Amino acid sequence: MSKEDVCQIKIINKKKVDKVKKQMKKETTYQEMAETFKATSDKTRLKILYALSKEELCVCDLSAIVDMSISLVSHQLRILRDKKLVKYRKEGKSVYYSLDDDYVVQLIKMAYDHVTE
Amino acid sequence: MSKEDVCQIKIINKKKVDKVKKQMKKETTYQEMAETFKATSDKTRLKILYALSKEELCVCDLSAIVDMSISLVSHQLRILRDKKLVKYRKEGKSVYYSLDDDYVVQLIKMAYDHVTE
DNA sequence: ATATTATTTGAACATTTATTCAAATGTTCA
DNA sequence: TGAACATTTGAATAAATGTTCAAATAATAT
Repeated sequence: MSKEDVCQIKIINKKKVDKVKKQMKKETTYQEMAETFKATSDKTRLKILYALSKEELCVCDLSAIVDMSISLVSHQLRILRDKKLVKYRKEGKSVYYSLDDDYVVQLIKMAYDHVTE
Repeated sequence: MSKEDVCQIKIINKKKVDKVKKQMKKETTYQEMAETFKATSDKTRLKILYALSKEELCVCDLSAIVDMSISLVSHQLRILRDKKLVKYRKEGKSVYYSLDDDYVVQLIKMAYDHVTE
């Protein structure tokens, strides 16, 4: 059985489908957008980002604020770093994190407004 | 060993910590925000949402546009319905979906702008 | 050097998630 | 009624994710 035989695609309104298909972005765009959203789709990371929107903070202070282990906070910060949502600077033994981009603040504000109606 | 003994929380800048702690939202707020973001943190769902931002579409047309099985699209639509991001109306044998809230359009636009710089 | 503190890392685990398949609804039309 | 179509659902699986623990770095102070 060839691949074509198992294709189940049936189109009801071909005109609409073609029109929308033309407007779709390229595959990687959705992938990248999804990854950005993934970074903000965790409770702990949101707390971290929200705290950082108020103050530059070191890992152990962040840990006290969000009430989670230092290890966990560090792991989550790595994810946020990888996605370029936070930046950091070292000062003595401490590492101070802050938001890398105002975009996050806006995003969080939008979600907050939506959630609180 | 009591719970206090294993507590590892050490605070470096108590003033900052207290100030930020006071500004933190309540636990459920982050949870709800995370859930909203989770809905938009998947490539397939983003494609669906983007397509729906252009046109009201039935499941099989959506399936053709995003090039995924009808079953998968239906599963993802359920998630989007549960999160109140899409609404639907029945017409004959078909079910037509559309965006429930302009908020999604804004959110996607923001992420798109961020991704494309 | 050793000890102490702050952070990062890696492995392990449990949980969640996306996807597929097959079967079950629900709707229209002969 | 039954056949055909559009969609939903549930179970099963594989992959991704959040969290914990213990060990490894890295920086400072004794």
